[in-house]
Amino acid sequence: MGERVIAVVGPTAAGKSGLAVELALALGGEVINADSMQVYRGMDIGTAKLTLAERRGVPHHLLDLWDVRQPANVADYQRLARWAIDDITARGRVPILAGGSGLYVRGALEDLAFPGTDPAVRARLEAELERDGAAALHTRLAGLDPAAAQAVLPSNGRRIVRALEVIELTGRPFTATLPEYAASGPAVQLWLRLPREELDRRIGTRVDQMWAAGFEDEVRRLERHGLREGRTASRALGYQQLLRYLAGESTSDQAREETARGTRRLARRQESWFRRDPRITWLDVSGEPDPGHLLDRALAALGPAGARARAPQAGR
RNA sequence: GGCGGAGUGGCCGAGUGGUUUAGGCAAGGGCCUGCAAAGCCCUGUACACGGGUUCGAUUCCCGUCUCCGCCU
Repeated sequence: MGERVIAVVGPTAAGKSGLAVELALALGGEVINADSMQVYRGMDIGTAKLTLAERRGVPHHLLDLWDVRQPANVADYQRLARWAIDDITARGRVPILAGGSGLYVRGALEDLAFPGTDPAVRARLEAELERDGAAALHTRLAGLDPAAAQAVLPSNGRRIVRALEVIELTGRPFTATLPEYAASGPAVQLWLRLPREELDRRIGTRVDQMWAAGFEDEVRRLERHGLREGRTASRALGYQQLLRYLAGESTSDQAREETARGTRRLARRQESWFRRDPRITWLDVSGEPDPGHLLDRALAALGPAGARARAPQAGR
């Protein structure tokens, strides 16, 4: 796996994609998406996907991989992300991972091995969950694997199902838990930090812009392509809310407000996920009007690799 | 001015004469190995003000203030 990966992480609307492009241009890099929803074709406005023009000639990987009907999952993403990292590295370029999906980032950067899955087993367990409730399945889990039952709350049906699935498939306890953070990771992770009020303001603006840019039409179009049946894609922020609106269950304004609210909550969850990682390098982006200056500070934060690019002759 | 109704935690909104004072939303905190923009958990003693009745009042009574209707 790549030894010199740069990861640009942070809450939604903090400016990760833009900085990733700047870094790529400065360092001779290519961007790898680490956003769980930008992997879908046609989900552009609502995921704030960079346009071709905005990518400024920098190759982007792992965007537009899948049809909206296809479910996504970390294991597939991990495989693809590692290929991309290795490939970019092999060509002597710098892989720059950019995105805010915490588990995807860890999957790409660390040696997490995900036990397999089986659609039939999964479907059966989910039916049981529906019928008997999470508590009943949790009781069963406690019998099979007390440690796992302890780690998963009785109300968290989703994780209980996964634990039971893994046990059934492997015949062994579901011991999989996220590893401790290694002292230093295989990557430099830059966390784009800004104050809550500013972040919330940006989120509000961004959501308004999405609506103005024709987000509704995008969702209408995707609905015709089966978005509603897409297990993963139909749950994406904004899409989920607009599907409800299109079904006549809310107004467009309500959908917009709920999207903004949901996005703010997402940002909090992203913070609480990444905040725990002691290896992260913080980069304050609050009130930074000058992208060039931000890039400079980002390069400085990267240490030696960044310093080379900052030398005048490296140019940008 | 008269009559009627209402004043509950940031907002909405139930409710009760007395162990635990609903619920929803927002907010804050946290968890996380195959849907992760998902899923899940934790956190809020508020009853407009002043009197009175009562062993005890957010709940009953009186007054004050404010708001909303209708009337003049």
